[in-house]
Amino acid sequence: MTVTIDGVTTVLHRSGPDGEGVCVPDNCPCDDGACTLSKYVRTTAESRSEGHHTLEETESAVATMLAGMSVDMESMAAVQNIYRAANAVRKRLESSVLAPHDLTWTGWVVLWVVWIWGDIETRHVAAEAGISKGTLTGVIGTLEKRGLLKRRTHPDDARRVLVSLTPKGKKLMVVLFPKFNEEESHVTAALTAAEKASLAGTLRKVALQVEPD
Amino acid sequence: MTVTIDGVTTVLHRSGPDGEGVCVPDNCPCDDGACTLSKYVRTTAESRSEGHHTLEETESAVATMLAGMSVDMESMAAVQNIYRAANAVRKRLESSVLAPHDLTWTGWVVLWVVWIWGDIETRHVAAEAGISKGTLTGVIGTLEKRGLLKRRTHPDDARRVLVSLTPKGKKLMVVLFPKFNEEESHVTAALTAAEKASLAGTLRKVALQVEPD
DNA sequence: CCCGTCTCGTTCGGATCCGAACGAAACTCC
DNA sequence: GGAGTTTCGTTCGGATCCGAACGAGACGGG
Repeated sequence: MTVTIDGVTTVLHRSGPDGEGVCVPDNCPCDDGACTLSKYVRTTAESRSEGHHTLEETESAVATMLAGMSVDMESMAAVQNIYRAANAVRKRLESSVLAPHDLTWTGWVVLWVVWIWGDIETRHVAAEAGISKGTLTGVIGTLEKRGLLKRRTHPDDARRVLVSLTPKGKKLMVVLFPKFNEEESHVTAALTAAEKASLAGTLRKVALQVEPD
Repeated sequence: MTVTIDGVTTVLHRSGPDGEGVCVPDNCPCDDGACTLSKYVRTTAESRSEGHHTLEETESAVATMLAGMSVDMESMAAVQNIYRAANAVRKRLESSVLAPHDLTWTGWVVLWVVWIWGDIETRHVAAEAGISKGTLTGVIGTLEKRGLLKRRTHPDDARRVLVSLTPKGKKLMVVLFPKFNEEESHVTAALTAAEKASLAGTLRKVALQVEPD
């Protein structure tokens, strides 16, 4: 059975051990005992409604139930935790270190990249910061308006723009970096040095898998 | 020496082994051989301008140089890699799985939360998805307009709003979840099963440190 | 020298993201 | 029953985020 939604066609199949039978989307989660996807969805809802630790119990229960099946629980747990930790860390660093200086996360990242590189082309800043060129134009506009950095046309190529920190911007970075780094220590305080190193190495593997240097 | 920027005051100090002397923000990076912050900034710029692996060399060089000093390189590496990996993974999953269905990352997260919980209050969706109530109002508006979920006033408390998936929304989730999960496998393909488990566990520690359940 | 192609940054429209403020609803106390 | 307080979701203004399209600039070939 195939299903087409928004012009995209997908072949559906019951994610049971024998692979037979057909999932009926409108019935998910359904009462078919052999349908492991429905089992998974139902178990997740049950563990959540009890207000327990969200991801830990969900992952454990579903991992046992779907072992060997088509749902890759280990990868799912890894990805969900990457996203969850990144979200939590960003919010903490934003609220405790950046917001008092009226800075956003991306504003900080852009300032950091420009601080490190000095006179740098905007296309490189966008690539380093991981944002689009269009977004960078807006962020640079905001930081420029704040008097933290300045832009100038490339002497050899009028299409290109170079940015650098103003004296005010440099001063701000010297003040903020130690504070930012101190909060980085706080958010990872629960980890041993070995865990931090292992974490960084493993995440580097993931990042390089997705976007090779 | 203290410096005040935007109403926030910070005490500056040279991050050298003896802790003496004063950093002059406008001169950073400066020529003072004992100033390790300037060393760090300069080394980072140098390694980058050569187009080598960005974070690996930077971290190694600076970790050696600043060992025992005030800059916490291990925590910094951990946090930067969390953010970088999360960014890369999100972009990949968005472009390869979600965009063909005209979904954003947060739209997906909200659909996922509502799919798992069934009839759920919007304040809980916002908390689960890690976004503000104001943002959720907009995202729900978009998904409602797409015909993927519907809202109704809480029968017992007119202040509250409940959301659930429409049949079209449920069908979409059944199609998308396997694809999303398959791509989760792809983005973590470079890791062993043990690394994935260790990664998830370590990140869970970080997330719980920042936002206890 | 001119034309075609490619690159760069900006603009555009739409989506997300936030905190603060607001109106409506619920609750508690007198 | 009314007043005061708290909670909920929405609205607001500003910032970010994207891909696509555009104008300007650079380059190569004829």
